Amino acid sequence: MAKIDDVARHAGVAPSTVSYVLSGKRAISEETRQRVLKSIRVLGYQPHAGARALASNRSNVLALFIPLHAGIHVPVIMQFVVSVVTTARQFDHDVLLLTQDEGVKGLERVANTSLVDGLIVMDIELQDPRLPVLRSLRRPSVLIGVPDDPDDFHCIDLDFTAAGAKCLDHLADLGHRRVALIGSPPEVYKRETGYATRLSAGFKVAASRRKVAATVHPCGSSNLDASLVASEVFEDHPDTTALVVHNEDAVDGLMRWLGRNGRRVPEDVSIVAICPDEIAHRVNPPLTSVAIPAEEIGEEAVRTVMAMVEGGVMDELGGSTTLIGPRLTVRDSTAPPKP
Amino acid sequence: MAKIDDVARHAGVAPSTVSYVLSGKRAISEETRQRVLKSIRVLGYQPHAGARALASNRSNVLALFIPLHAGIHVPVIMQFVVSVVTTARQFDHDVLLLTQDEGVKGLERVANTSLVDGLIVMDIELQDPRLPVLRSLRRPSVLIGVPDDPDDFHCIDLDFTAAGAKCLDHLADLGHRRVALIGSPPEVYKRETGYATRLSAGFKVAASRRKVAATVHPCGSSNLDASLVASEVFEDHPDTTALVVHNEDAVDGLMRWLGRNGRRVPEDVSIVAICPDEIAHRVNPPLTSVAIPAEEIGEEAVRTVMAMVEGGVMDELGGSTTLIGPRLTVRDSTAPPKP
DNA sequence: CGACGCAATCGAAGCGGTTCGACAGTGAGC
DNA sequence: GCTCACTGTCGAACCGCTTCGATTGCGTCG
Repeated sequence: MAKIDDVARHAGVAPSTVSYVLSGKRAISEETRQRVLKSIRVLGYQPHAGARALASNRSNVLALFIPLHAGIHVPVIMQFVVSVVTTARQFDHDVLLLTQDEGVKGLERVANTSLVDGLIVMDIELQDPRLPVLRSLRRPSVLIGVPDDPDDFHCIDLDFTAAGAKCLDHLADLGHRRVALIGSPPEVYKRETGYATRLSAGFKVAASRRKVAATVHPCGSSNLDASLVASEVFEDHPDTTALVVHNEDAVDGLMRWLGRNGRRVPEDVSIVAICPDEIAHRVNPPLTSVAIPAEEIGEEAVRTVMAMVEGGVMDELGGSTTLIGPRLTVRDSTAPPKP
Repeated sequence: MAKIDDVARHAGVAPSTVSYVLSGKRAISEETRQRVLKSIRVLGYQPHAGARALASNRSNVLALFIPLHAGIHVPVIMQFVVSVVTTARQFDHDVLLLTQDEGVKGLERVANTSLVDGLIVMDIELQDPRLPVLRSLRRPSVLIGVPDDPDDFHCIDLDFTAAGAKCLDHLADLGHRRVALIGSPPEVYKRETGYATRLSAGFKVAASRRKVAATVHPCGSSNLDASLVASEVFEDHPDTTALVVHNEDAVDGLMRWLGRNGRRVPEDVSIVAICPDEIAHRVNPPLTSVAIPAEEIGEEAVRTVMAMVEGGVMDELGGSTTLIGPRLTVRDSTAPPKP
């Protein structure tokens, strides 16, 4: 493997000049620049990551902490991951993957060994045990999700409160008077994951504002769970005319239960889902839905953490919470209730 | 952040001694060892990853190249990823994620900059363009999947040929005389992904051995695709009494189509699936299936690549192909055909 | 015409570990 | 009592790159 000295010799310059050509941190005459670049090409030079990290105190690696809790929808997670990796590359960074079972220790390890320049943490709980650790790390970090007390953190997420409200408002506008929220699995609420809690809060507040009767029902991922919850909903409140579904895995089971029980969508029951567009599309009828802008969130997370990395400003003057406004796409699953 | 010199001073030894305590590469008296370990604990010392990588020529990072092609089943991919990350940690390594759109350049970059000690590459095609690159890298790599010509590579995979045969044999044993394979999406075959091709080959060979009439039908991921393929199968060959399904996304649609068309499982149609156990379990009736041992494969991949990293033997004396024997679990979806 | 400023480049000192050869001390063997 | 083999520890030389201060050559200004 060619080293910087080889390149320097080949181009007839000092090693530092090569370094400056590469980093652009000092002016280099166009002529020399081209000569150096050519030598780099000819020799196939690639700087040694470790050496570079040691000397520059920058590893060009970002850590991404992904959740693998029960009750999360894996494909959505993967959308985040891909978006983060792709965006990170635009900032000349790679992504290191940390999983749940490494826990908090993993955060400390990668940060304290200077393995990474910054961290992105997904699936934030309201009282997340990782937060105090993150705060102590002296490496920039960004949360995907919003804790109870975000004070000095930088958080990014879909505005689930607004999303819950938006779903309800859409249904209220259509004239529905009783709506049920079919939510995430009970585990998710038990963990007090921010998004589930906020969505149902937004939903409930909007309901009382609009004077719509509303109930919330956690729901497991299996078709059986979906059936049970659905029958419970319609038994307890036969006047329910609309559902908000915030559970990708339950969508199918729910639709099937409705079919089996002779309730047509949207004639008898309207449905609004919070789910990726692919899922909303592939069922029949296509669902009116609020998508989770995974790509956008991932991008923004990387941009934010990179800004901090590059700014070098670690003693941030406070945090920031970026909530992405929900976009509701009307499809074929919502209509006014039958009179 | 404490450095090795701080630890050395605190413990009253030379920096090299601290290093040897940590690496265990030279004998250190138990007494000194304890003293050093204590100092490490007290100071919260964590070695600088870059410095370590530079000096030792080892980054303690593995690269994992994941596929994101159309037609792949994301949750299964994630199982691999988790298994790889978890196992890597047992070898004191972290995992860097590379995605498709970085392409071959990504491989070269992480390998040539010494960012990683070894690479694991998923979703191998029969003629995979990444192979020549991998060969030139002078870093150990392991393939998850098997190309046409694995010569000097180390490959790990489920034995899809055997799996195809096993499914057919199970059905033949039950007395079925005509079986259809509902396969992966057409894109997957077009790319000549090893697993899809091998499975159908094993299936066909077994069929002709057992004198069972067999057909193969690529199938898209949507419910509509599943319906179309299913009706085609039973129209073209009304005597079909069993299906082998190698397509996680189509399972549901298929089951529903059968239900809608009055074909009971297993009384009228037997089904064997190649899919994760979770999927086999959550449908009704639970499916007889061959699981994809993602966890096992991921583990083995890491073990293999780590053996090469630690062996330092890069000029391997040839490769190896580890095929994991398929295990068929009989559940409620298979039975003898009606007479 | 000398002082000065600026652009372009160089040289050397780190960055924080690992590793190798050297060396002191100790106990065994003869 | 002397040699020899070991064990445990030390010191110094790297690993390959970045960065900072110094240096050179030039055009400009007073």
